[in-house]
Amino acid sequence: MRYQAEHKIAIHQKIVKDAARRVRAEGMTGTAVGAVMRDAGLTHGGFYKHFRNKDELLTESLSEAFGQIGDSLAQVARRAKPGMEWKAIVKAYLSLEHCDHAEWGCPVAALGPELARANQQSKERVLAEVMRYRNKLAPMMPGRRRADKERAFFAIYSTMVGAVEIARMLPSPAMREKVLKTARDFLLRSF
Amino acid sequence: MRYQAEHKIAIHQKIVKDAARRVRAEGMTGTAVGAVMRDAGLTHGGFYKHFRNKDELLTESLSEAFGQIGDSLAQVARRAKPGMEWKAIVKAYLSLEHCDHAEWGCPVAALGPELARANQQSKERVLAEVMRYRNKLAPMMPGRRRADKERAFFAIYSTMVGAVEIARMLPSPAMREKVLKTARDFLLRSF
DNA sequence: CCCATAGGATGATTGTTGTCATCCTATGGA
DNA sequence: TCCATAGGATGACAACAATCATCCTATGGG
Repeated sequence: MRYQAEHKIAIHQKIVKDAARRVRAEGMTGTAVGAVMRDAGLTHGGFYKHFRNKDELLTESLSEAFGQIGDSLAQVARRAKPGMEWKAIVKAYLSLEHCDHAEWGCPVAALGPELARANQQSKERVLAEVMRYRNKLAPMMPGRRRADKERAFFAIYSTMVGAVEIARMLPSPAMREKVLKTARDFLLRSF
Repeated sequence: MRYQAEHKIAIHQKIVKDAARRVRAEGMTGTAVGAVMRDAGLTHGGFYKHFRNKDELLTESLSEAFGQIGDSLAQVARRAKPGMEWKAIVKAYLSLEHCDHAEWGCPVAALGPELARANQQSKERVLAEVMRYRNKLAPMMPGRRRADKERAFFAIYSTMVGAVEIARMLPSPAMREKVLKTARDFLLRSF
């Protein structure tokens, strides 16, 4: 290889990261290949030296996005006092900060319905990501047995996703915070 | 007027209804004006005899969609035994039937993130719809005072929206039902 | 029975986007 | 120093969509 072996890989990673951000901000349909390449400081044509097509980029950036918040929330839990892990996750997820920055946040909250419309094959891939996500966070959830924790994960996660999504539709920060707080209080009292 | 006064209104309503369906199935960006007109048995050009632009159609069809499930859920509650109203709503919303038919379902679950990306003006309109929706359903919610019922509405609604959205991403009906059931059990035990 | 009118159809225009063939150029081995 | 190569740039293409000017035709009042 003429260029350092790392070079192409580094560029590829940068494109994926920029796409992971843009996709959450503008949706999968709303994200143009050209825009992502511009983010990465490149032009649209070179795109196909890195990806077979747009779908491949979307798949990789989804994976990147799931990895990002999965790790971020796991870290929040690690910094929490013992027994408070899941509460720390709820507070972080239901923060105004997360609500107002979909581009760095949970891809389910940012892209749910679009993922729901994907074809069977894409859904299988999404499933794998969701399971990876769940496996990362379920241990921090309330409950004794593994199965209890997994059920708790889905109950809590459902509430968090819905609350953030509803809040994001609202025009004022005060209203958003009110919805978030309602969900926070509800969850923190429920387990 | 040459044609019966009702004629244009009837066609207009049909277009809006077809759009309300298509928008929930394919998203707002994903819905083409031409496709909606074909649904209505017309061609794309005549569209602008009925709407100033696509945005006006989207606004009207959103309103239609909110009206549809608002009424539908209110009716479900009316058929329930006294005191069981909110439980009936939860069961209907978290049914596999609703999950598998986004095109007739709740627009928040079907379009949440897209609505979140709308401009301030559109969000104000969405807010009005959400409030209309809340006012219709809050009286059926658990709690003594009006404020309690409204908080309960947002807590329950958050969980329902999130659960349906997560379920819709999953590839098999069995997995979808599992997520729905987890949320159902969680909510029915929580109030 | 005729014709002014408004709803609807046709077709063009403009802008956007995904994709690809082709060209350019920096690189580092010989 | 020179050149084969691969990453990236340019520009073209086809699809598709929103919008609109213009045309067509069924209607029902005169």
